[in-house]
Amino acid sequence: MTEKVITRFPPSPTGSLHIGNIRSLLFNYLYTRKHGGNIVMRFEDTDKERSDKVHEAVALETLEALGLDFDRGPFRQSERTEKYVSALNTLIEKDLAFVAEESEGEPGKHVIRFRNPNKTITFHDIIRGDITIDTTGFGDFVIARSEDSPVYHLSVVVDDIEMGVTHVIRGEDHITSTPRQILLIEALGGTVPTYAHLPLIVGSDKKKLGKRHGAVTYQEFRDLGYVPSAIVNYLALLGWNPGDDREFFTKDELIKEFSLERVNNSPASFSYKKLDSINRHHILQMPEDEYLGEVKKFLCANAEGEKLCAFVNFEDLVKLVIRERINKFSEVTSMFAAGEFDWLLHAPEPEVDKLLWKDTSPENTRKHLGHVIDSLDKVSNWTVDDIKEAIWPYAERNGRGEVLWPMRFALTGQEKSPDPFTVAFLLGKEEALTRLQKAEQLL
RNA sequence: GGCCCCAUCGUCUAGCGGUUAGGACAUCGCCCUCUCACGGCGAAAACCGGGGUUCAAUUCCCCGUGGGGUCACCA
Repeated sequence: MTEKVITRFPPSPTGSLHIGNIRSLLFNYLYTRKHGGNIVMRFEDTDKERSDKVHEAVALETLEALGLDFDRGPFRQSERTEKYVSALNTLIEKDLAFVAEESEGEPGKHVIRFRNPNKTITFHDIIRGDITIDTTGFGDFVIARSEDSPVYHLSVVVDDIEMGVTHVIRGEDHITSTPRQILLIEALGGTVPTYAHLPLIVGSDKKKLGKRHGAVTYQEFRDLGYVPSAIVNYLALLGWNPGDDREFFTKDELIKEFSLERVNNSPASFSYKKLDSINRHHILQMPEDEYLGEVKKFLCANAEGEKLCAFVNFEDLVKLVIRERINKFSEVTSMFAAGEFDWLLHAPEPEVDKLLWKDTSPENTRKHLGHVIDSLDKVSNWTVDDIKEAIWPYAERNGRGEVLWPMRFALTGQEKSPDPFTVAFLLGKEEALTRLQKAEQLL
């Protein structure tokens, strides 16, 4: 009960840290922080061929960005070989392992095999209860490619024992290999940790989440405009829930609420739609300047975008027309590409018949536009509120659609846009009046 | 195929013997509204099948079916 919780972050730098790994790390993190324990960061790079330092850097960047800090490490298994060798020698001395003559491919090479006692192992899993597996089928499995090249199962076990790991929280794809590791722990005289095997995250096709399903690494999600807090929030909900209807959590709230007992045990499929909705919530919570900075990053990326960003009322544009409309920041790029901001940069060439609201006559429309022009001309304080105040009573009297539609269409030339008051405000008084007069003359 | 894990709306899930089976995302409808978006309201939508146990099963047990995982000198 008073035992200090020690867990680990054990990515293998043989590929990108993907969302499934990140979720496992997150659950380790939440559990450990909740119980005031320590997290050991450890790169499992015993496969020299496939390990790459690039992946280590990406993994560290991901943890940093998501705020998943650890307490010890990062260690590298490739730098701890002597510990595994010593364990290996101990096992061989005790005749719990042996040098086997055969080795695939190269004749004359040896491998080290574990002398499997061929017994049935039962271990308790916090999430699934007792799991019993007969290890006979594993045979005398290989624990080292050679005297100085241990294989995953050995190095993990040696490290977990030495680092005092108390809780192993990982994906359920490791269930089957758990008995193998327990066998080794017993042979080495270590204490078997507590296990918790998390349900896998699958794609919409129920298969293990991978590239073909879309974004899978933190960096990909970041580039799409998802924020770290939303990713953490959403990932926590994949397999865990607080037991009530709450869905929005900060990292600290998650630490407070989290428990492995409430992790469910069936695979969860990743929903980009749901992530969008969570992300929307989180970006709405962002401080304004931070929000502006993010939009700028996405919107001002190219020459045309830069022009828009140089627009006098950039901040107002974001606050008034963008903030409520996006789920993720990359959407401002698509909005821009779809021409939704064209009216800001280019005066429209409005088609006459589209200026008319329903069956309103050109004469009446011209009259309304004339009135709008006169009213706006008198507005001295050019704010959305004052503009609306100048137009609204007249629109109410004469039919909102008959007045507002031609006004908005004259200003934007688009059937869909923000409301005419906001549009007029963003264009500035002079430009707005110019466009309205131009439309009036068309009628 | 052997072994292991899993099974509630399309999706994420609540439920831990007795509920009108609840919420969220998505979908659809209505309202708001000059359009779009936002917002509000509402609708449709699920217990894989068969046996037990029980006064009573979505819930407990067994079998089947389905899905997934794992069977490396990868982790």
